[in-house]
Amino acid sequence: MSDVKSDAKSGGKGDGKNVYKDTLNLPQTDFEMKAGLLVKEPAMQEKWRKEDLYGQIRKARAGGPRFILHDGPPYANGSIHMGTALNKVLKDIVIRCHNMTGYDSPYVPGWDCHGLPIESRVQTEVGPKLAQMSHSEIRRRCTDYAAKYVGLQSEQFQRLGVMGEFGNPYITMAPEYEASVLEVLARLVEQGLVYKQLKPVHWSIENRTALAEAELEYKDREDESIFVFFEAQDSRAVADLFGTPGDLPAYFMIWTTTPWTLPANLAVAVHPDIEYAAVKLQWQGRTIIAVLAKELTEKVLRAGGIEQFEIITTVAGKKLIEAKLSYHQPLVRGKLCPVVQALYVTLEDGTGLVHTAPGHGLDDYGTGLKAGLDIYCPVKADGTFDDTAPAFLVGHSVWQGNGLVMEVLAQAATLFHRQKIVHSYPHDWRSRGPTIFRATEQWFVAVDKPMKRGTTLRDMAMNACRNDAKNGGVNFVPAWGRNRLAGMLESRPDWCISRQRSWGLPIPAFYNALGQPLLTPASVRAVAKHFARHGSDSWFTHTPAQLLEGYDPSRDADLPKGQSFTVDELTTGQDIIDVWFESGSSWFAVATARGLVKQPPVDLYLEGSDQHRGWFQLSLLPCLGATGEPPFTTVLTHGFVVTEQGTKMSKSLGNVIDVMEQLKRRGADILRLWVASQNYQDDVRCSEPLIAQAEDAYRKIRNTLRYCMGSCYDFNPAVHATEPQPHTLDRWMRLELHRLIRDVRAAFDAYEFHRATRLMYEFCTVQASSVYMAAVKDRLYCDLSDSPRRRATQTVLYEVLVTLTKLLAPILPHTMQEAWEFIPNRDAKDPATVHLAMLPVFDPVLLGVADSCQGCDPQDMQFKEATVGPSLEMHWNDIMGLRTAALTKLEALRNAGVKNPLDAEAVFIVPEQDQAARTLVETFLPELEDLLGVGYARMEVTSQVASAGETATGAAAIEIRIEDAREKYQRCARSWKRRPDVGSDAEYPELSARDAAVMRAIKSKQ
RNA sequence: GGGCUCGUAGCUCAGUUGGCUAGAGCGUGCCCCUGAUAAGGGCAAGGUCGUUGGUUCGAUUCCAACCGGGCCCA
Repeated sequence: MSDVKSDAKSGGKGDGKNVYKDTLNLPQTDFEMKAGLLVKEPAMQEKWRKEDLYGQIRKARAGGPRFILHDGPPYANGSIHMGTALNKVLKDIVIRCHNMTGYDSPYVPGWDCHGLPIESRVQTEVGPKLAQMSHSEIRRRCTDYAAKYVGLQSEQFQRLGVMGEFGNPYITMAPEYEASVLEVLARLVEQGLVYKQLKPVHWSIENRTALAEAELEYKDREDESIFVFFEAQDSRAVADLFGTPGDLPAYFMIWTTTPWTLPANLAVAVHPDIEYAAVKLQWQGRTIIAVLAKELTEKVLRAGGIEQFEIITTVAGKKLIEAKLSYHQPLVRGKLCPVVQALYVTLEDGTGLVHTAPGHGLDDYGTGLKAGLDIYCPVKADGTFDDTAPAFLVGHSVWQGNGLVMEVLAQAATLFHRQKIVHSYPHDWRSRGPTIFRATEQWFVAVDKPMKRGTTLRDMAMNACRNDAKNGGVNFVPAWGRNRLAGMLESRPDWCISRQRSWGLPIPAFYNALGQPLLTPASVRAVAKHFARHGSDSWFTHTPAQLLEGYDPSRDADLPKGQSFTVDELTTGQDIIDVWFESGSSWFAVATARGLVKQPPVDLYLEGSDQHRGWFQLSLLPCLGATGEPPFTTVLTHGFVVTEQGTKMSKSLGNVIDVMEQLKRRGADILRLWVASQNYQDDVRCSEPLIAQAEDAYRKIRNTLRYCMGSCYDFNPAVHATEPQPHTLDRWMRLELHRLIRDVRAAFDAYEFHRATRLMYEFCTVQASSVYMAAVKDRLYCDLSDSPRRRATQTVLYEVLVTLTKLLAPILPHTMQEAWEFIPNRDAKDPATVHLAMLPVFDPVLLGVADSCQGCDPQDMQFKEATVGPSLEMHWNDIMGLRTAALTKLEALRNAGVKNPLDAEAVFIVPEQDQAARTLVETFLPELEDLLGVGYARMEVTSQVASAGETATGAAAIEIRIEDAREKYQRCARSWKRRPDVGSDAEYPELSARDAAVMRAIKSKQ
């Protein structure tokens, strides 16, 4: 038995050399399996740059319908990370898909250059010398820093294969960009949306500056916390509400850890749902009524040493608010303050009644705005009280103020209790000293103020979120983005657009000697004009007269009445604008200014889900304010890159996958395939093994293309294209290919790249590799090279090759370019690069026939001549079913000792009366033989009724037997198939009839 | 703590308007081929569909709560 095998290998010649091998048409191609991406990709990218491939595409698509994906600018700081890579690759795929669909779809990448992170890094680099440096000097260093990282990231993006106008990106620190931002600001000013008001900010006393959240360090600090009685203005009103004795004095009890803020107290806030108690107790020899949260009563009073007390009644905070109670400001004689509502009040600490100083806290500020309170702050920049503070505090620092305030309260017998507490408190990261909350003048964009065009910004934004693009609103992918953005817009306060830093675009406000601001559409535009020429650094080096060149306040009708401004007497403001306002103006500064669109909206914004709070929202607001239109038609979001376990990636945990390292190790196309295979609507898991999985998939795809090329080495579609016979595997393959085109195109259109990628990958794995290529090997290798059967298969393989190369080009631009160049005998009319080609289009007739035949009744199967055409396609489900069933039996035979399927014979047994089944097998028998990879397949007709008495017909009635053919037939020395016709040809007794005929034909040609 | 969101085999994903033993590919294991060979093929094992309740004749699919992850806030 063992010599059967060696016999086969030697082709029956016994000399160990197969003489027939040279007569086969084995695959030939120079498209190597070893991808060599690390070398090829950079070279290809360099070539694309030199040839200006991007420019070529622009030219080729000029005049086509526009599709504008407007790039959200990453921050020009540090190296890119996986999240950035994900974002940029997705954008690149979108752009490439559109360009390959006939759209004129340019891509202008951008960078956010201003802002605190860069300024802070520069400050750290400069060190103590900072104090001696001018604004201009600091800004110059920031410019250099930003430029450096723009350059670095630009290289990194291009290394990823991202294609776009990298030679002319948008940079938010560029003069013309800055001028555009001011133009947007001018339009908002024009709409009456920009105003100046006090707002509390984190303030460093040591450095006399406002601090951003990023500049704070939270450290434990010991403070004195105090419980204070605020005397009700009208104890009778309190009595009426609670049903307490009206002759007792009533007090609201509050708690604070910052006694120094009490001079600025303007309200007490309560929660509408918390129960408040009126408690009768003895205090310093008097009987009083204290009001505080019921749940905290015992704890608080015990802490203050009160054991005897009586809760008389309780009422909900809502009633307290409705009663419109007020109290005597404890430190300001004669001042009355209200009890107001706040939803942030909790029962965790304190008394349930919250001391509210709108000038000294953000929550308080919000409450103050709602309740119409002053934003009062009696503390100066140096941390001392100003003249508006109570006399005993004026000139003292806030830290001294703590003690002084407690002293005065104690004297007034309203200090119920004091105790030291340790709490987390913000400190200046530089001076390390504790910070305070201090109200300062800030610029705002109003969201609830009616504009000149009628509505408020909030209403417009809500409308944009509520409607889809057809109705003047915005589309969201995925759909929940709509809710998320709407939710944020619904509750957002006015937009504070000013910052007290150096590195940014100055807010072009001037002040007269009285400190009144000058900021009108015309003045802003004058400065914009100046910035466009000189850049915003000129704000610090030029005079107001120069900055405002061409502007005359006396002719500016927008200036407030009764205020006077003379250019020569103006001073410049020191605030810069929130960087979000800059990037939020890019729809104008880039999309409109560069002529990508005539006016907003652009087609697509595509960013991470964090940008609902950021760029999406802060582009929507200025654009609506300035133009009345949303900036985008569609907002598409992706999730975040997380670890394999689904948790956050962070440097400190050391679980970060480094983009550049992956690029250096595997190449861009691998990383791109990984990106494309992810369902980015959720968080995206990333790890070494997961990228390795993408690499495996890449190899499968590459090998599939390689086999197509190798098999078509002697094929020229212009000369050899041959229509496959109706019953052939080639027809099935073409059907599958067109299904693929249809589904992949649909997935591309829906931005579902992971679906497209999986479809193509599974197509390579299953339909192409496992089924088709394995089956057609015999005819490709052994048929006469010019036989119609072989040419038909090549025709389809070629179609597969070209189609896959195009469909994959947006995802694997480097590899598909390489593949494109290796496609044999490509049409001379084809573009030189796949990236100028159009995506393939499916044949609806082909698919229509296939689909309409799905699930049809086997009884209806017709094989009359008239229908031997498209209708044959409907039987492929049956044939593939037979294949699966047969393969299982083949496996059983293998386990029984017949290792090589070519040594097996497949027998399809059909009932005599079942014409449909008979015809099916007869028609497809040659294809079944190759589908199973067996040496020989035949049909047997049986008169026996189906075994279990079932009435199965058609394919269901077919029984399959797989048999050992080793004793039965000889093996063909050329095709290695065991079949009955081996030896039928006298000239070639060791060959099958087909192979003998082929050999004769080859010989006759020689 | 709040808003939004996700949770189906080790991994990536399918699962149509709730309905027959929940699918595919990869990976894994076993096997085959050596004329796709830094390739190719076959078979098999793997899931209490996050948990717990509820609605229903019936739920992975609808509802609620909870658990876990993520983004944004506080």
